[in-house]
Amino acid sequence: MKLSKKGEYALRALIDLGIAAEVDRELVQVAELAEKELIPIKFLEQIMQEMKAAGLVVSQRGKFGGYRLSGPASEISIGSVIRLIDGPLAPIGCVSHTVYEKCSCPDETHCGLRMLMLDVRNAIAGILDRYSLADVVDVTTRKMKRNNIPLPFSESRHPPSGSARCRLLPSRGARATVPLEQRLAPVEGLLSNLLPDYTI
Amino acid sequence: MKLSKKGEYALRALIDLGIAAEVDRELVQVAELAEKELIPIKFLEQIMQEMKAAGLVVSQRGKFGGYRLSGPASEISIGSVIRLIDGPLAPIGCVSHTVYEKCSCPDETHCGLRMLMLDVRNAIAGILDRYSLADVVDVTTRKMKRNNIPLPFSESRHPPSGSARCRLLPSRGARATVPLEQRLAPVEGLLSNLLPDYTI
DNA sequence: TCTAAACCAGATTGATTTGATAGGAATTAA
DNA sequence: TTAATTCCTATCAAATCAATCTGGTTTAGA
Repeated sequence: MKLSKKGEYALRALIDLGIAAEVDRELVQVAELAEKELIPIKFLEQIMQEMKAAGLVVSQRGKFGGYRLSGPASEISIGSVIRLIDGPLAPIGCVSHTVYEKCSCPDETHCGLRMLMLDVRNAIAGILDRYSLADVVDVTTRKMKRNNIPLPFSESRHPPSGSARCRLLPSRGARATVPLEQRLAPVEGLLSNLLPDYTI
Repeated sequence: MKLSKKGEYALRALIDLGIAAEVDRELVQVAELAEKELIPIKFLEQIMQEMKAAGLVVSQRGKFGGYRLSGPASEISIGSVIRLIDGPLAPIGCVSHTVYEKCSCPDETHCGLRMLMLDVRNAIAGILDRYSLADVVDVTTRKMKRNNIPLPFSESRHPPSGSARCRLLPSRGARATVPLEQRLAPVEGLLSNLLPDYTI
């Protein structure tokens, strides 16, 4: 039931880009992401390109280039990222909604294992498809603020001259995400449990 | 988030042994299990030995030997089987309860991904540790009965002479498992949903 | 125009895991 | 004694994973 390193790296990088967007940092270079997250730079480069091809991020080439999210973090579900990098969420192919695959068992309709794994799949997807990148970013930045840890990416790394620069991203103003409080109340051990802010 | 073939085979074999116990079949040979479940026999042999070493099943060597569950199916949790064969249930090491492993991220306490994955781990473990082999066997046999499908393993494959044979297993009489109805009510897509028997 | 910084692209590699096979040794019922 | 079965160990091929290497192309700015 593992998430691959690649998937982990992809998500960590996306979360960073989400934080960067939050603090109006328009571009982040692969090198900076890799350094902060302790990810092999060339490997991350590969991953970023995969995500670019999928439309999750956009890039600016050339000197002082970098990556940013292609749109609001609230519209990227965690599940979709994992599906992109690691494939279906389902533990076995015969319960996958996105990439169903017939299994070798003689009678699928009377397979108790399948029934159980369907529940597991639904539990996983129920979490990973419900929460967006914005939610994870939100939770992360809140916790950092609460603990007086400065948010990363506040300073552009290479602003060669001094001060005001044109923004690549239109200001999104207030976050567009539906606040967590208004969502389906979690049952057990959800993000909320980790954050006294959210009382359910 | 995959369950390995090995894990799948292990569970399918255990479910079969559970059904076998239910119909008072005392021993099942690897060959029979493999044939029924379309599992490569030599591979299953290996798996059975691993499970034997872990104490999940016991074997009878020699002619007309075979395997059976070492105890009541109600005392084998699905989670423990998967942990044995595939390792921890957690998607990443830093949220594993059984085999914690420090992850490479710079600040574990402010890692949003980790918080999320902890929830995923809890969701998975919440299912797989809650349900026992007996539950899965139960659900399977009920469905088969409802659809008038004869339970497998009703006939011992090699009863060379005719009729009554001494039982290796003491009759367990009524099942010792706590019925599903009395358990924690599931929220979404649990086994119950697949079985109109259980109305929640 | 030149150059350094950055992304882009594809091939390659090495380690590990997965899924399986092979061949026989030990055990046991008949 | 024989046949059927588990037990044991070794080996293997393919896939996947995680990463690296090499060399491009694009771009901002001096």
